[in-house]
Amino acid sequence: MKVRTRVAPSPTGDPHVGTAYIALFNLAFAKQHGGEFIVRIEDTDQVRSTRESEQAIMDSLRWLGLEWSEGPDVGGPHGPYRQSERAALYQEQVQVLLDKGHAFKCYRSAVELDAIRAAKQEKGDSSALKSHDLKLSSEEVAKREAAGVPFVIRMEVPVDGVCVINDMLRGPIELDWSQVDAQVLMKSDGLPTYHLANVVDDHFMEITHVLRGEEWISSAPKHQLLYKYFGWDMPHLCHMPLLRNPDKSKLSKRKNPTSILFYARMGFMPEALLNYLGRMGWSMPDEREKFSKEEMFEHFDIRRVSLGGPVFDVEKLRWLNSLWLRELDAQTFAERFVAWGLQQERLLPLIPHIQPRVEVFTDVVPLAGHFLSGLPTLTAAQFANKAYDDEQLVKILQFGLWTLESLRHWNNDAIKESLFALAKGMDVKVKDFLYPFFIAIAGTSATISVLESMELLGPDMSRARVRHALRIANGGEDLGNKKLKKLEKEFEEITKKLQQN
RNA sequence: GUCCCCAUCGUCUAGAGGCCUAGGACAUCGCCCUUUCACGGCGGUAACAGGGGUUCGAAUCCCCUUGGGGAUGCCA
Repeated sequence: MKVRTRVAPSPTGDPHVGTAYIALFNLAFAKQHGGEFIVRIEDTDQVRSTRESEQAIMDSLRWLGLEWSEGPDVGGPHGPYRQSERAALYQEQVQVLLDKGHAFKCYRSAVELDAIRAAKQEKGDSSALKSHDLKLSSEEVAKREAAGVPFVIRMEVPVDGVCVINDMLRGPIELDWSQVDAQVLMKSDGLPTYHLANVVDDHFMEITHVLRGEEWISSAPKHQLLYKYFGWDMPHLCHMPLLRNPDKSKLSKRKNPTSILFYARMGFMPEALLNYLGRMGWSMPDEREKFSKEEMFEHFDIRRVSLGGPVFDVEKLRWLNSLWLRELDAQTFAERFVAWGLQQERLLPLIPHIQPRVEVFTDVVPLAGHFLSGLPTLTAAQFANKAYDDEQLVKILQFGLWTLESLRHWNNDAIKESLFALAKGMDVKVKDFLYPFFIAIAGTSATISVLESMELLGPDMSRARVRHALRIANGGEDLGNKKLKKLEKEFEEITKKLQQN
C-alpha cells in the first residue's frame, strides 16, 4: 500500500499548517496499515515553486517529525525527479487520450471562453463547458493551426448523468456530469495541469490511497474519468475536512497565522503543533488531549475523523504547548530554548546592528529583545506622533501591511523598496512613515533598523505584529468591512500610481 | 446562479437508537492554594440549528428548511 499527499508551494514560500495537517493524516493512515507514505511537491504552474519554497516545505515537515519515503519519486520541479524530466511522460499519455478520442485540441482564447461562459449564463444554462460549446468550424481550426495560435488539450466529459465517487469517510457521493468542465489537461505551454499530472503520477507511482482536502471533492469526477479513459485502477479517495479561520472560512493567512515557520518562531514545540493538528477533526479513543505522534499512529483509525471543519484555535494550541513544555526536564528545556532562539547562526546576523549601539551586554536585551518575543504589549498612546493623526496612522499600518503581504521575496531590499515607495505614494516622510512600524515590530523606536528586524523575524512574525499593532491603533478592534473597502480602493489607486512611475 | 460537502457548549470534541438529566478539554467566571505572577485543585455559566416523519424509544435513521463551507481557472 502506498499513500501520498501532494503539496503545492505557496507563492511566498511559507509552508502552510494545512499541508502539515493533511500530511500527518496521510502518515498516520499509512503507518497504521503498514504502508508507505509519499510526499509529492506539486507545481505545474511554475510560478509558485522555487528551490527555496520546496526546501521550506520539506524542512518544516521534517521539523514537525513527519517522515516520508525518499526515492526518485519524491520532489517537484526542482526536486531530484524534476517536472521537466517528466514532460515526455505527460505528452505521451495525453497522446493516448487524443488517439482514443477522449481528449481534443482547443484553440479558443481566454476572451472567447469568457464570452461563451457569459452567453451560457445569460441563457440560464448552468451546465459546465463541454466540447460542443468549444467547437470551431474545421476551416477556423485549420486557420488557427496554420497561424500557430496556441492551443490547449481538454478532456471529453459526459454531458449529463451522475458520477458516483466513493469517499472513505462519506460513502458514495453523487455528482452531476453536467457540472463538470471539459477540463484542460495540457496547457498551451505544454505543461500538464494538476489533474493530468496527478492521475498520471499516481498511477506510475502505484499509489493506492489518496487523502486530500475536501476542496478536491468536486474535481474527483475528472480524476475518476481519467482513470477510466486510461484503463487504470483508481486509488481509494478520502477527503479530509478543511481547517478554518475563527470566522469559519477556509484557513488563510490574512485572518490567521498559517505558516509553520511562524509557529516555530513563536516558540511552539513541533511535538505540540503536531499533537494539536492531530486533534483537529480527530480524537483518541480515550479522548486524551495530549499524545505523541507514535501514540496517535498506534491508535489511529480513519473512521474517527469527524467531518465538520475545525477552527484553528491558537489559544488551545498554546495550552497544549504548555503541557509539552512543562514535561521537559531543566536540562532539556535549556537546550531547546537555546536551540530555538540563541543559536549562533540566528544571533550572528543581528550582531552588526547591535554592537555599535550598546555599551555593556545588559543593553542587548532592551535593544533586541523583540527578536525573542511574540506579540508586543502595546497601547494606542505609543503610536502618537505629531506627523500624522489617528486616521492617517491606521492608513499607514494597513497599507503597509498589504504591501508586506504582497511581497514575494522577503529580504531587506524588497521590504525597503516597497515600503519607501508606499511612503512616497502616501506623501509621508519615510521617518514618520516608519515610526509606527518600529512600535509594531519592536515596541519602541529606540532599536535597530526596523527593516532589518523584519527581515530577520521573517514574514509571518512581522505581518502578525503589524496586524496586532493595527488592531491596537484602531482602538483594539479590527477594521470594519466598510472602512476596509474604502481603504482598499485608496490603496489600489496609490499602487496604480506607483506602477506608472 | 448551479453543484457538492457539513451541522453537539464561544472553540476542539465524546456520542454508531435506550448507558444522555448530553461527557471531556480550551476559553470564561467564582472559590481554594500562594510573599507576587503563574502552575495546580475545586466548582459554575454554556450545546444536540428549526420543522416534520420512522420507532415503544432519537443528539444518533429519513425528508424538508435554515445556516456555514467548498467547487465552478491554461491555480493547486
